[in-house]
Amino acid sequence: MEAHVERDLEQLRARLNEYMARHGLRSTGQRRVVTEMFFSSQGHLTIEDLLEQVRAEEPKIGYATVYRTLKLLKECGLAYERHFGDGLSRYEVAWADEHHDHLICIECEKIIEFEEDNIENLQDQVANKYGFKLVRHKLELYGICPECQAKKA
Amino acid sequence: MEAHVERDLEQLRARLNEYMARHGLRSTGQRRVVTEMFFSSQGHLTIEDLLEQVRAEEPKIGYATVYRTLKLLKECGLAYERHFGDGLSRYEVAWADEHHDHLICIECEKIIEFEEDNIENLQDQVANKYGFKLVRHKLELYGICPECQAKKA
DNA sequence: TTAGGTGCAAACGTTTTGCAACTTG
DNA sequence: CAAGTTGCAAAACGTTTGCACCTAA
Repeated sequence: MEAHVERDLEQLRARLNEYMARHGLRSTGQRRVVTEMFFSSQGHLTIEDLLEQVRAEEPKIGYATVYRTLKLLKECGLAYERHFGDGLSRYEVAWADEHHDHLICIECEKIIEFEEDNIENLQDQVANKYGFKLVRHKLELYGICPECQAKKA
Repeated sequence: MEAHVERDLEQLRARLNEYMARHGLRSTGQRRVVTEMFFSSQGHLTIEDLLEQVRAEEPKIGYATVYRTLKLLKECGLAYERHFGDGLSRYEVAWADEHHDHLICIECEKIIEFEEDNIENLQDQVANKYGFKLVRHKLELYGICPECQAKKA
């Protein structure tokens, strides 16, 4: 388990380094702090979340750097940007072989990740039917979680 | 066919009027122009799109009125607000019995609507599995349409 | 008559950008 | 040293709001 997690992290670093080398980009202290913090994060961080964590280590880092670094990570496919309807962008690590969807509680904002291969298969079928070459998808289920249902009853 | 379209339109108007009456809201000239324009629109309009159309008939209408009217339509469930990742909100008429998803070309921005009951069933199953009461969902497939594939080849 | 609606412009919150100073390779 | 990067503050963006005036009921 641990070994698996470690290997993936190394792969993220490798993919980032490769991308930066290929584009003549530089490895600065700030960039390293932001990317490492992000890679070791869990769930769906806002820019605020990440900036807060990053400043604990490197207090002078500004919004712009975090935005610019996440833009870079999006470009090399290592971060997903998500919008769950509250006007904030949230970022999530794009682990190599992972493709999960989201179940979101509209009362308490809890986010659960799930994977459902049958849905993915049907999505492929739909794309095929229209002749589309599928690149990515977004599936979000909004509802009320068990806890919030209990609270209301 | 025509009759069917007509009936639905009447239903939209009726639902809106009922909602407005119930909340003590008034039927103004501007509101009528915006709602009628919207109801007769197709696809996924931005505020800009709608404002442009509306101003052809009533040149003095401002952004605020269009935003406020669409907010009203969202509240009574007659409009869906969608975000396809370009930072713009798009609005779509919520016909009574319709629940389709979207297939989006990332090259030419073409949007195709589809309905797939099997996917919906699986979504219900997933929600059940986690004890969620499902309220709504969002499924978007992003890919390259046949035309754009041909262009590149 | 009065609660609600409008248009304008200013405010808002998030994200992007121009720029001078500073690093990295 | 040249080209990329940073932090700051200002700008930009879509959207919302405060307010004085207007209008439907």
